[in-house]
Amino acid sequence: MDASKRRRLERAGWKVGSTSEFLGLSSVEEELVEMKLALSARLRKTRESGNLTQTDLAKRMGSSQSRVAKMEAGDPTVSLDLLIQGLLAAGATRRQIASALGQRKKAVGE
Amino acid sequence: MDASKRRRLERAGWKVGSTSEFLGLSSVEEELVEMKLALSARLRKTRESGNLTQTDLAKRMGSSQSRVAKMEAGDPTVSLDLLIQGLLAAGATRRQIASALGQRKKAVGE
DNA sequence: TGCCAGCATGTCTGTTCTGACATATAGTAC
DNA sequence: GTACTATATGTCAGAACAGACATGCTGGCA
Repeated sequence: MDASKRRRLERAGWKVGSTSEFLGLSSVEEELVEMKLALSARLRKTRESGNLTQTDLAKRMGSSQSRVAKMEAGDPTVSLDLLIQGLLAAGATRRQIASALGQRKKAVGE
Repeated sequence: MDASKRRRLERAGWKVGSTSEFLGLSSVEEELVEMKLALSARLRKTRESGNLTQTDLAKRMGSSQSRVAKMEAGDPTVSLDLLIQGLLAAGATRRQIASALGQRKKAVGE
């Protein structure tokens, strides 16, 4: 019950770490956050391997440097939509995106 | 240039068919729309194979029947975020979602 | 040292998305 | 026919998100 109310509350401020359990996130929320983090990481990689600055990428996608920074930082105000747009604009293929999305989180070193 | 302005204009009303070219969508937009449609289709499948009604699924995810209908209809007012939430709530795994996302569109029969 | 490029963070304002509700349409059962 | 179930479509108020801007923090280099 009140899945939506809980969602509202929790959206306010994640907690990048192990993300869940102690926050009582539902498994759906948990997966969602992990997906976003996975895509964030992938975005930075893709951008850097394309030798783009955050500003370059921002220009390409009609956005701003600060938003790109937030995307890569895993900021909760960034949506999956925007992350995927960013990835596409950075040159990632649909397959690569799908692959990153399916990947479970790796150890800290990654 | 003015990627964002164009985006604004075009978001108004896709056109489910072949989606692009004649509308002048950028390839990013195009991919994005295709992804959404792929996930829409997958959502219906997943829901039905779990013997859930739209209402059931809506309740599960703290949403409403009408929004679930729109999700499955590929309505442009539905975000990727919501589609993925829906899929997770319907019982799809992260891998399955990734797989659907990576899949290029199939022929009409699908 | 100052200057600049690249990235991070906070906040504002306008746009978009969401859930809810009303309502409509099809199908089934009585 | 009515009644009920499942799905579709339109609208709206409020929540979430977007881009923009200011500002801060690095590290490099003249």
